[in-house]
Amino acid sequence: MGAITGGKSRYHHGDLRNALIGAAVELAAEGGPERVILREAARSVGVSPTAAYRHFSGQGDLLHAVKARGQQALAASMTETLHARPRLDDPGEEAVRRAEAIGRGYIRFAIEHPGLFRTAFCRTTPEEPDAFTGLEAPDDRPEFAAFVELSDTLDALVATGRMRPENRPAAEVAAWSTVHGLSLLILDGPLARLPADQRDAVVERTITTIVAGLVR
Amino acid sequence: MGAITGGKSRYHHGDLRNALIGAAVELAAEGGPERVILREAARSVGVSPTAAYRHFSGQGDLLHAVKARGQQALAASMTETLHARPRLDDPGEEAVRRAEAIGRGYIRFAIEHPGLFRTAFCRTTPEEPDAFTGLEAPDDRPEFAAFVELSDTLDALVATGRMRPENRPAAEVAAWSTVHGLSLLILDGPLARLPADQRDAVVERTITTIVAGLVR
DNA sequence: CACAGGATGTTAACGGCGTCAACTTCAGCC
DNA sequence: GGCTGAAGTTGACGCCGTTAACATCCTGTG
Repeated sequence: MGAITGGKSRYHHGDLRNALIGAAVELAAEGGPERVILREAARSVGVSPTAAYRHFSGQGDLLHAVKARGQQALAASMTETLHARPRLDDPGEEAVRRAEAIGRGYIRFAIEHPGLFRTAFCRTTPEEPDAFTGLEAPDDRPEFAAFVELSDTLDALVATGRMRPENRPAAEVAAWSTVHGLSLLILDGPLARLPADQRDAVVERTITTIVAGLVR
Repeated sequence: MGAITGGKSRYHHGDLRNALIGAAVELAAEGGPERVILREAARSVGVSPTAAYRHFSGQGDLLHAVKARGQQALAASMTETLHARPRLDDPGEEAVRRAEAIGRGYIRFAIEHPGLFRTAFCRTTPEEPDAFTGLEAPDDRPEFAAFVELSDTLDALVATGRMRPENRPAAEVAAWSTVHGLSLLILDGPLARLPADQRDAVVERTITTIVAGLVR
């Protein structure tokens, strides 16, 4: 097996697993997790439905792969916007602004890629739902690089005296919860029909509020 | 038509709509929105699948009804736990504790009734996803009685000088986002496998944090 | 270099789901 | 007391996920 084998009529696809994931990601992007349909992905790759079973244990497994892609995309988008941000001189101010930027990046991705975002956090049958205790750094999981950056930023808040040490525990959970919940309220929930400008204002106020709860 | 017509072998059910919703609610309670299956609800009521179409436009419509029930159950559970709470003398302290209790009640319901909670906030095809701007009080919607109580509590925070008026706008969104996001991270997300005691500690810290961001 | 065997894809089929069309039963009203 | 329309039934269609049995290719070993 290998990459592409010329333009022959090849019976064997060559890289079917990735092709299927790609097609499924496209489906997820336009319709969320419930749109990642095994037969449709196979069809769009030009292969028979059952061929997928050579590479995935079933639809749930394919969905799981797409979910991982969604998480990676979220992380990539966040780190990208973070790196684009101008760095401030005052380390305390830098940490605060950085925390706000992380939250904004999260919500921005959710709004710009609703299908992928919802897939990244969809329920995925029985296999442990993303294992990782929530309090230890998962360095081997690239999709949570952004999570590590959040942790570091919170540490910086403590180090610069912006955040009291006794507030540090579970601070990432509080921050994450807020932006995650807001994203979902905007995507599926009661904030869905809010016009963009009002929505953005609400996002800003919410980020300000949670950061205010963390610092001091 | 009417309520129950004795114990005869009745061809007509009498109250099929509610019976179907009841069965579907049970399904949702044990498996979330993806478990509310029209045929299964009909089967468990002892009626043919297509009978449901006399009372619902389709599966999505049935799910919509179940969703409303889930929202009502959430609201009822919250107001109940709120009313059970002892009232404090100091109005400022009362408002703060009340806000915390609202958050706790929300998350508690999510943990105790995961299927219903997820159904209450599941995506519901095209019909407007819960319309209500998020900033005006929807008194005619019983499922959001709890939301009104949140609003009132936030007003009380301002009135007692615990919260600065300029922080008031969108405060309910910030509060709601945090508890909503935390609930979902606990149900489906990375916090799912956290042992109950650690989980409760995280919940308390998170509630403390967001309330801290709101007051002062 | 042949060829055996595993990896990869295919066709055929099953059961379950949502949904439509056409038929049947019942309950109430002139 | 028949008629009419609401409420429920049977039957069928298409789509989905999944399994079993078969076909094709690729690769490594003698």
